[in-house]
Amino acid sequence: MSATAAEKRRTILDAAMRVFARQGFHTCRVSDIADEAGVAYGLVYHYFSSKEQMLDTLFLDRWDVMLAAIAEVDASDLPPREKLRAIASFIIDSYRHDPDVMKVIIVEVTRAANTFGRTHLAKIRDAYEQIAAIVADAQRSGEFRTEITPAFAAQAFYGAVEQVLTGWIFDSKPVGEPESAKTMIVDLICDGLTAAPESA
Amino acid sequence: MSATAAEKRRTILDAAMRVFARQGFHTCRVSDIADEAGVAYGLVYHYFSSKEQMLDTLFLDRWDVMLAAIAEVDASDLPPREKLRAIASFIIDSYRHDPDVMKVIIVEVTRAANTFGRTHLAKIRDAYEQIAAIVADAQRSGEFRTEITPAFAAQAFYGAVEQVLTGWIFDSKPVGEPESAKTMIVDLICDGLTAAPESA
Amino acid sequence: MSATAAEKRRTILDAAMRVFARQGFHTCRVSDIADEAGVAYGLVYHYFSSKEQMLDTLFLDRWDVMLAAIAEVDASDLPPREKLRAIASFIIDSYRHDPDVMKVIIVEVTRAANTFGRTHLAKIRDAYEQIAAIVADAQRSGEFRTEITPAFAAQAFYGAVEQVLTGWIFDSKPVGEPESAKTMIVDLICDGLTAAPESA
Amino acid sequence: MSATAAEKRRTILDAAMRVFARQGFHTCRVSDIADEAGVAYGLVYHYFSSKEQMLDTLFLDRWDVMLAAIAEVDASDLPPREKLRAIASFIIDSYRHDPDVMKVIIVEVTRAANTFGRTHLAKIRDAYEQIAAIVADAQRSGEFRTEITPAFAAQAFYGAVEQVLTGWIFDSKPVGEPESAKTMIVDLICDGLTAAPESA
DNA sequence: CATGAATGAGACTTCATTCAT
DNA sequence: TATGAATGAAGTCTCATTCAT
Repeated sequence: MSATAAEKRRTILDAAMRVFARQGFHTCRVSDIADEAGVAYGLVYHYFSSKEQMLDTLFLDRWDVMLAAIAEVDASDLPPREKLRAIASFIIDSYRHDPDVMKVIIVEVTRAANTFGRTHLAKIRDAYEQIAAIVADAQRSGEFRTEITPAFAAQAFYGAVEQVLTGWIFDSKPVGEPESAKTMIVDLICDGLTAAPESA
Repeated sequence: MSATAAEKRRTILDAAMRVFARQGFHTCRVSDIADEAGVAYGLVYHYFSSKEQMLDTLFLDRWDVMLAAIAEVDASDLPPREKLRAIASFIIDSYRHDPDVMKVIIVEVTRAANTFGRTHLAKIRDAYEQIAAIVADAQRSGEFRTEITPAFAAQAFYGAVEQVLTGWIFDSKPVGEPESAKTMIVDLICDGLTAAPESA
Repeated sequence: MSATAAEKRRTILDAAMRVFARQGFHTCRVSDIADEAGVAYGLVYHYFSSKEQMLDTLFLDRWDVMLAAIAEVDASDLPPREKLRAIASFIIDSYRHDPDVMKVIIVEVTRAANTFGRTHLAKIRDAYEQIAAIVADAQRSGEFRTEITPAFAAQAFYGAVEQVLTGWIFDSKPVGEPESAKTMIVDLICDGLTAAPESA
Repeated sequence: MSATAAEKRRTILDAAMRVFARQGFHTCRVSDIADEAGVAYGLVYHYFSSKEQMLDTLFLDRWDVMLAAIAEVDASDLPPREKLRAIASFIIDSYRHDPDVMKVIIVEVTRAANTFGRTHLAKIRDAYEQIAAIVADAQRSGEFRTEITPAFAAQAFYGAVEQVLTGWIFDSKPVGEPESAKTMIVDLICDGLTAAPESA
């Protein structure tokens, strides 16, 4: 009972993910992917038109899931702080559940904006904009202050989350305390570092 | 009166910087650099042992300047908020003054930690640690609260700054409001997004 | 019905042999080999990991055949003089049958011990030692005298044979009298140049 | 008090000799020679027109000395066996006195007949022919037997001597017993390996 | 679907030689 | 004489992609 076409394609894509994560997109060879997948060299090209297309697929599939998750959060009636927390949670949990895809997405696409990031800039911005929308809503309702523009806040928020993941990815330390990371991100972004003045 | 050796080296390094910024490290050829510098192919290898060494040099030269600047800020007796502002200012002004180097450093080294960043991870961490030290000091003095660890705060702060630069780099929009960006970063990191509760 | 992989590999190796023989290892380019074989450049690297590996293969394949032949002679119960003759015959006949390989082996490996010979020194010494063993046996049986050490005799014998081949290789004269060469080598090594004293 | 031009030239040539001996002609760079000589890169080209010319000079200077020595031996009225011994002595002593030149000559010229040997083939043959002349004389006088042609005898004799040096050069063993090597060569070539039949 | 041999355009790097000073 | 920067032609090896079976 052999695998279906869709399964074979998936096998190859998963192999590509692991190889990209391990060796990096530029440094790996298509043959590494074929070897990892346990298929013949040429079969990779039966399912994908190029090495690049595999990366694109990996990115788009996952990013769309994330955009959907953010959209759902956005549409909910949680308070804005909880919305931000939900988004941070989703991203961090994605990494915990499947570190290789997230590593590839962040290292090879999101943070490599000179090459593939260029192609996917619009998609990447979609995420920022959805986050910015949350901030803008909160500003309108008076829950967030207006000195910081929504776009800026979104960038900083996403930047902080990505930086945390990047630390996990490159420090080769075990993921420390994902739950406390979520809390700290939201605390920091919402309340800042400054100690509350002592109330009388 | 022709250029001295040091000047020629500088010419080539500057050309490399422009080419890396324009085409990306992986995508450019050494001959592009030679052409940009207006020198013969081989001369590049007279001054640098490899394409990679040029990137390393570019990164290290500038990063060391930045580390020194942060150290100086650190040693000053500014209040912590002003220290963070000074650091953000330094980085943002570096970009305004010399966008190409910063672009190269961020895109090809700092954000590409899978390849070159690996080599320079220690240097990159130096910066985080110095920033973390500022936060730790402020926590000891009671000016910053202790719920957020210094390391985390440093990551988030640096991540936010880098994200802002990244936005400028890739949106190909003219740098909007650098001064307001500085203010927003510090405001956000220090005070958070949440509106101050109405005082009675 | 196209060639099998093994045949293609052989085609390339044979082409390398001819090119090395004609142009010399250092002087030829890999593209010369590809052209000679009538294959695309890259295919050479599909079958061999480097230009050097082709030379190694050429040498080892043939040298092992020679070592086996010497071992067989060694194990036979021919008188020592006939053993030396058999070895000289084998080498000389190898050259007659396939001058290009022998040329390559002698010129590029055996006599070029500063570069590739270094790698193959042990293999080359194996041959000397097997020949020395023949001499040592003959000394033990009293057929050869003991004033000349076996190692020295082996070197001189092999040196003489190689010198003869070298003469053929470089004088670009047709191989004169292979049979008489065999006889002269053995005569010289066994009986020397000196005229027999007139018997009374 | 600076060196004369001739001395500078000599300095460079000696450096070339050491570098060729150590690294091999193909593997060394002209800059290695300049470094070894302690002179500027360009100065090498002031005294020599090419890297190859240095090797040629090294070879020709020494080879001419050797040809002269052989000629002198040839012209003497020593018995033929002593003439051969004198030649072997001269070559072996040359190596003892100055192993680097001999190493270069043998490894890079004499035994590398596909490249430089080609150029110097005539010079190299001169030596063979002078040795052959000795043999021919001895045959005419009845001291050597005529079954082995002079040319062949010369080749074998020179081949044996060179092989001995080659052993010293590549085995990186200390030169064992030069005097006994001389004796063994002459013994072998003149009397052969075969034990004398027991005289009654 | 599957295989893996075949293709060939590049890219980096080396280094002998030249030349301006 | 002396210096060492400058030149640029090669050459090796890589690898994404194609294609015949």
